[in-house]
Amino acid sequence: MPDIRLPDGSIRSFDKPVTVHEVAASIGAGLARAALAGRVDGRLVDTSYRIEADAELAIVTDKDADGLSIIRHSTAHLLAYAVKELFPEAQVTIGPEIENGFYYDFAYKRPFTPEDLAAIEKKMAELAKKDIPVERYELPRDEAIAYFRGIGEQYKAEIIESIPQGEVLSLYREGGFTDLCRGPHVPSTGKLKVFKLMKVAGAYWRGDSRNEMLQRVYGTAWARKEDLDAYLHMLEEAEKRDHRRLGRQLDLFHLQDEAPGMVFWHPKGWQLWQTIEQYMRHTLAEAGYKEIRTPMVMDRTLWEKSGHWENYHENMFTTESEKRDYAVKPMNCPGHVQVFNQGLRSYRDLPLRLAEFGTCHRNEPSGALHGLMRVRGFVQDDAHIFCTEAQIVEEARAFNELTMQIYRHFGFDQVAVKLSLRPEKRAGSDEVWDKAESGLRTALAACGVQWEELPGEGAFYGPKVEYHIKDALGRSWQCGTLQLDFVLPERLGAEYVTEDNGRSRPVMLHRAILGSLERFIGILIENHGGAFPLWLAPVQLVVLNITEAQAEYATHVAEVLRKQGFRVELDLRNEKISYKIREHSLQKLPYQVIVGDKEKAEGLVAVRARGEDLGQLSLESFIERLQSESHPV
RNA sequence: GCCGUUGUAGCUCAGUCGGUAGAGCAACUGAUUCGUAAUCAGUAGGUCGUGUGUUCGAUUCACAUCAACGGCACCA
Repeated sequence: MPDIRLPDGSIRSFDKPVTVHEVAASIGAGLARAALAGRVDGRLVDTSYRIEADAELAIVTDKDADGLSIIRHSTAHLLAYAVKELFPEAQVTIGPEIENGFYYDFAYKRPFTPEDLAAIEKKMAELAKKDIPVERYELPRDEAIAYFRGIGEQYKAEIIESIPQGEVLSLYREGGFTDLCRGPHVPSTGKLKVFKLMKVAGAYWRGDSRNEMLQRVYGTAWARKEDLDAYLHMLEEAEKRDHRRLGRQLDLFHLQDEAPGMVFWHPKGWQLWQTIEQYMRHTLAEAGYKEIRTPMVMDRTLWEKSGHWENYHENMFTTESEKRDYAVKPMNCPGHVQVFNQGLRSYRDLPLRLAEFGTCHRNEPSGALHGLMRVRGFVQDDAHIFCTEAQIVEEARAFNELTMQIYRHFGFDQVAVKLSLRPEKRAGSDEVWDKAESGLRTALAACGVQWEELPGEGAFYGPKVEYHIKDALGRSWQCGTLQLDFVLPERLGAEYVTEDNGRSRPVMLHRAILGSLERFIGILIENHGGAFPLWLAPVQLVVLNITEAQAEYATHVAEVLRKQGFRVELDLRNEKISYKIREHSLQKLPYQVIVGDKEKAEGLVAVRARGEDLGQLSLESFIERLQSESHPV
C-alpha cells in the first residue's frame, strides 16, 4: 500500500491506491482546489492519476513553472473547444504551449476575423466559468484513428497515423470536445481564468510550405491577472523601443517603397554606423586582420564554381552586360579566395586573416523583410581566416576571446554558444564533415565554453559556431558566427606551399562578430531604447543658452568640447530653456550643457545628464568626466 | 513566397453610405529674451500607395499591382 513522500520529506501512508487529487485533499481542502497536476517520481501527471505503489509526489499548482505550462496548454485546448462550439466545421490540428502563451492551428474554409476572435474568447470564458471536468482516457492507436475519422477530424487522424503501431494513446475530453494529447491537463476548465487571444495568422500544416495553410490563433495565458497585465505592459514597452519607430523619431534612417529591404542612412544613423565600423576596424587590426575590398558584381561562373549558384541563385540579384551574366555578391568569401590566390602563398603566410566591410545583397523573400533586422542589402563585419588544420583550434580560441570582448564593449554579457551541424543539402564528403565538426568541438572545448548542438543547421559548405546575445528585454539574437570550411578552398583552388615544398589546401574560417551591421544597429537601438551610451550616441552633447546674452559663451563652450573630439550641437534658438530641454530629452541625448548668466560669469557649465541634474561643473572637470566615459569599457 | 490586415499632410490619426478632404504635433513667419520636459498668434502644406475598370462624377466601389505590418516558410 503506497507510502507517499512529499517534497518537505514527510511521508503519508495510504491503505489503498490513491489519486493525486486525493493526496492533495488529505493535506488540505485549499491545496486540493489549487492542484493542477502532480509530479510523481519526477513525471508530470493529471490530478486523476492513481498512485499504486510507494512514490514521491509534489502537488503542482499555479505557483509552479510547470503549473503555468499546464495552464497554457490546457487553455489551448479550451480554445479548440470554443472554436468547435462556434464553428463545428473547423478541424482541429495541434495546439502547443509557447513562450508566454499558446496557439492552436485549425483548418477552416475561411480565415478567422478579429470579430471571430472576440466571439471565441467570449465562448472560452463561458466554458471556463462552467468549470467543466477535463477527463483523461486511453484508446489503442487504431481505435483512435477510427474515432477521429468518424468525427471528421482528418488532421488529427493523420497525426495519429504517424505514431507507431501498437501504442496506447491518451485522449482528453471536456464537455463535447475530445482531443488527442499527451497531457497532463488541468482537472477542469474552471482553473483557466487569465487568458487573452492575441492574433490570427496563417501557418502551414506540419510547418511545410508545400502544404495547405491553416488558421493559427495565438493567445496568452497566466496564473494571475497581474501577470497578464505586466505582460501586456511589457509588450507596450517593447513597441516603444521598436527600432523602426526610434529610427524615425531619432532621425537615424528610413526605408521606402522603391528600395524594399535597403536602408537610407541619415546623418545621425550613419554617425552611429561609423562609430561601430571604426571601432571594429581598429579592433580587428589589433587582432591581426588585414582589411581588403572586393568587387560587388562578379561573373556568374565564379558563383557556379563556389557552389552558391546551385544553392542560392534564386536569392541572388543578377545582371547582364555584353552577353555575360553577373551576380551581385551575396557573400564576400569567393572574393576573398581570389585575393588569397594571387601569387604563391607559403605556409609562412598562414594564418592569413582577410577582413572586409563589404556590401552584400541577397534577394530575401518579400515576407521575410523586417526593418533593419532582415534586409536585402547589408554589410557584415566579415573576415576569412586562411590557415592550416593545425592552426584551427588556436584561431577559434582567439576568435572566441575577441568576440566575447567585443560583446562586452557593447554591453552584452549574456552570450549563448551553439554548434550547427551538417545539413541535408551540403557540399563535401562525410569524412570532410566529420573532420570539420570534430575540429569545431575541439576548438570550443579549448575555449572553455558550454555549447548546444543543432543537427542539420549548418551552412552547405561547413558546420558553424553561433554566438547568441541576450538584449535588455531578454530576447536572444544570433550575431557572431564561426564557420569551418574545407569545401570552398577546394572548389576555388586555394593552395599554399608547405614546409617540405609540397602543395596543400588551406582551411577557411568564415567569421563575423556583429553579423549584419544593419541588424546589429537595430539590436542596439532596441537594447538601449534609443538612449545610447556616450561612445555610441550620434550626438553626444548639446549646448543650450538661456537667453541671447550667453550666445557667445555657449558657442565657446561648444567649440572647446568639439576640439576635445566630442560630437556637439549648439542650440541658440530663442526658445524657453524648458522647451529646448524637452526637445533634446526626447532625442535622448546623453548630456545637455546649459549656460546662463551665472555660468557665463564664473566660467562654469550646468550639466544635465539623462533625467538627472549634475549641477554646475567647471568645463575641465566635465571634460574629464566625459573622457572617462567615452570609451567602451 | 504563403495567409491575413493596412496604405489619407513630415509624424500620429479622423473622415467621405460615390459629389476631388480635416485635427493635433512638426514646419514656416511674427511677437516674446525666458533658469531645467511644450510661450502666444498667424501662414503654408495632400493628383487620399500606383494602375485599370464601373460611373455624369472615384480618395470612397471592383479588379490588378506595389509596399508596409502580424504570423508561417526561408535566412549561405
